[in-house]
Amino acid sequence: MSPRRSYDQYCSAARALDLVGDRWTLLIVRELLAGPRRYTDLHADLPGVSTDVLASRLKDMEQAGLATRRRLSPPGAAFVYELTGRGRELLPVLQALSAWGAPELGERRPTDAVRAHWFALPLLRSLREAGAGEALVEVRLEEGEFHLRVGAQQGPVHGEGPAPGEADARLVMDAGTCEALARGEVSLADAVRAGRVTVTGEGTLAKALQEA
Amino acid sequence: MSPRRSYDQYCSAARALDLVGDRWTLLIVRELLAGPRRYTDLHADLPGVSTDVLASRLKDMEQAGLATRRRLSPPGAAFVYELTGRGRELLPVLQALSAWGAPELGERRPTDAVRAHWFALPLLRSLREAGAGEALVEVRLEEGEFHLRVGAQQGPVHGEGPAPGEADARLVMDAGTCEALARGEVSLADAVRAGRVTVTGEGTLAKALQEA
DNA sequence: CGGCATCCGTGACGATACTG
DNA sequence: CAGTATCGTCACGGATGCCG
Repeated sequence: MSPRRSYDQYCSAARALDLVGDRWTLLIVRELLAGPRRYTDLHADLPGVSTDVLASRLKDMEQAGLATRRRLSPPGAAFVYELTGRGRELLPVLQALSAWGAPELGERRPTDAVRAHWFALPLLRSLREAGAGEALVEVRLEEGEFHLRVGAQQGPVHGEGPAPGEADARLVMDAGTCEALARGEVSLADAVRAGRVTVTGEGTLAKALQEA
Repeated sequence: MSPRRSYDQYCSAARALDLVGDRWTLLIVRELLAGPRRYTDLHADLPGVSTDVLASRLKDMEQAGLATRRRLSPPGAAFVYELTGRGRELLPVLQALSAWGAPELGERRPTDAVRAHWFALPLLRSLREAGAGEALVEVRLEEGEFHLRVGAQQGPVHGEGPAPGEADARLVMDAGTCEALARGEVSLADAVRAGRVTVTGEGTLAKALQEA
């Protein structure tokens, strides 16, 4: 438990970086945007992080009030880590980073790891630009299925598997299309028009996307 | 020249952090938002950074296309570092970090360094929330004077000294008021109403702020 | 004097092994 | 499963030196 290193600058950006500027911290937040996660799952979806660094960051984030550690009720009484409200407020930071980093994605490198839910932030942006307000959207990729809560003010931003309940829209696309959306090369409307994204559902969002 | 360490994840946020996630990098960007700066000036306004790390980061940023190194025309033919367009696009990232970090500011700690222009990002936010569109604003603090280009699409976001040309508004306030604005405790409109900020100028922005 | 490069001590990081 | 322990390596911060 080191006396955490600080920039010691009376500047709000520097203060933010004091808390989330360490290596891996913002990527752990990215993972926790999917809701409560176990240590092992975090470790699996953060390839490259060492076990001690992950444990250390989680403790730091707990102390900083960004995350909490909670024991699930039995059976399966494992510990899960969950974002606090303050932690969830980092969503705009991750959105800004994700938007800025989109042009850097390029082609997938052989050394790159991929997870389906890493496309959640880019797709949130695509959906927002397509005019989606508050909506529950189901996404089906080859790598897996997940759902997005566009415009949700609290709770998980996305989650694994199909939507819990009636989705406002359901998107099916191939890997290349999803990557092109993530890189910002095409808009969601364009991809739908080109038949690269299949939209189903009865909600207003689904209708709007289909008629784009 | 190390083969820069990467997260090796096909995720736009991770790619962004590959480029700007290293210690000091985003604070260097914050400094360069003030326009071209010399190495020595950067070093003076980034207390705590070691000389080799600053030089190394500047090289990395040059290689990444975030900044350029340019020789000023004589006399005073020094080198200056300047953000590229791509580098300036990091403004939303810094704005998001600054907004998130505002509640963490608290009271000034004895170990905290301060520079007048570190209040530029918080004040930009205050001005945006007060309804300012594109405007040139002059700010006078006890620690120094600087000017802001609210809503500017290119060029420096702020600069030292009085505004070059006719300012749309001029704000004078004391240190405590500026810090309260930065912490997000009060809105600019409230501060003006309370007489803690003096607004002068003839432009529509000045009128709007005075009548708030 | 501005603009770094070099050296050095300390701490953070990454990989692996191990434990309750 | 959920971490802790150990260890080699590298990055960081501070000081100093060099060179135009």
